Amino acid sequence: MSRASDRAYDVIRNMILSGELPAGAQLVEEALAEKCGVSRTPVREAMRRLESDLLVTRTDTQRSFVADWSLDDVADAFELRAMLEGQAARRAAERMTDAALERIRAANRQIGIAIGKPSPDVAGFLEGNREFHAVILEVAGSRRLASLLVTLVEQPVVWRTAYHYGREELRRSHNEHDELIAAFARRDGAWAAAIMTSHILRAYHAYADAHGGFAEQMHREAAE
Amino acid sequence: MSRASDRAYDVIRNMILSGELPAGAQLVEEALAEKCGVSRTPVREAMRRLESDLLVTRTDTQRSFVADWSLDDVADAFELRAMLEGQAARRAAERMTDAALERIRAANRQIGIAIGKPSPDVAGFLEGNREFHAVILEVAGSRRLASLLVTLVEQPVVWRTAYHYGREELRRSHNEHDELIAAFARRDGAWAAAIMTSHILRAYHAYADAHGGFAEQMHREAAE
DNA sequence: CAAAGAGATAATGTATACAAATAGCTACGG
DNA sequence: CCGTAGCTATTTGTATACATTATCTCTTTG
Repeated sequence: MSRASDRAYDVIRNMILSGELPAGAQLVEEALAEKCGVSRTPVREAMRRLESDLLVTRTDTQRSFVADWSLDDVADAFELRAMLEGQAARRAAERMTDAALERIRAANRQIGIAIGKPSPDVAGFLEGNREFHAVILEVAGSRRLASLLVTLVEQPVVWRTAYHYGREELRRSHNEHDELIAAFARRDGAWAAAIMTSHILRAYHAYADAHGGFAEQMHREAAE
Repeated sequence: MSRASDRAYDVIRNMILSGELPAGAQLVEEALAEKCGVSRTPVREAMRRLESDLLVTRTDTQRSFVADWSLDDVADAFELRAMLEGQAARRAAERMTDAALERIRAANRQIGIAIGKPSPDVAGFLEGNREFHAVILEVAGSRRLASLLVTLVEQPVVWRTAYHYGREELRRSHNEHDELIAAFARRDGAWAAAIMTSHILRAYHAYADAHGGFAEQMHREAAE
């Protein structure tokens, strides 16, 4: 984190993901610069990155705001993510090595431990989950696919989804991972793609069930 | 194009697409700034955009170079593009309006005129083709999908593909567009998606047939 | 009282100077 | 003759000042 623009990126991104900067809030370069302890120059760079991550939008007159996601946007993002992660799983299955498979198994063991605790360890779940999907993306071996997916998975809405999971849903996610591992072990791309797509879409519906009737809930969260 | 960073972006991008800056060439900010008649600041901004377009890569030590695409990369890009444009066509078919359909028809008429000339007007073909796909993307109504696709279609390799088309292939492309229009007119998403996917993959194979056995040809082009 | 415009305010865009880091070269030692 | 240490030159990163553009408000006028 030596470079100022990286620090600015991380600080601003965390403020958005944590909700400290709510959806719709204007992002003013000078204020952010002071907050990050750097000058406007690296802040501007960070803003462009956040913009290409779709975390920030700009008006036609160059003002920047924290992106506001409607439920349609969320559906849209999950739909694309389901398709792309399915494709990643297909490619990964066709290219799977024994070493990578063991890393994937290890990640899912970690998830199993996290959700087995008396009160589920969501942070541990997220960490294992990230590793699980990261290894698959790595094995898929497509720089472009990886670059497209980053945009879709690093979103506040994705992060918060897991916190709406009950123990039952966490376990189900864990089981789907096991099934994916079976598909990888068989090097069956079509199977892996189908499970992965279904895995992501199920996560979407868990989210939609929790927020579906309450579009205003997002705004309430954002306002406080 | 009043803003300097936009001008810098266009100038550098054109130098890359035209081959004036060959694959692997180092991009030095100050030299580009002079070439564009602006200072380094807007050039830096343009470089970041080009980097997120995957037209430019950066080493671990922050040096920038014109991206070099292997044949695997090209296959990869077309595979993803086929999937995403198929999805765009599906959504567009489900949301198609009569006004948009007419714009799409007009674009394809322009293509018909361009390829009907004694010697095919490739620039006219490309212009109509761009409009054709742009309207579809617009009707698809997914900001995310649009943002992902830009990365994939604005590539030197995509642009040059059309120049390898013979009259026969240009006509075939035109006919596939007609079939897409029929699918849109019926609001048949599955049909539209299938045609579009096939349309993109055929373009890929036309490219691969021309370059397939001659990976070094790309480098030869680049070197001169 | 509403609408339009001028001036003030605030935000972004650009240029430039300087700092930090990297790559390339030369000279020296093995 | 090869490799390496250190110096130099080149390149990128950051801060700051200034220019430009947009927004807001207050006033003026129909």
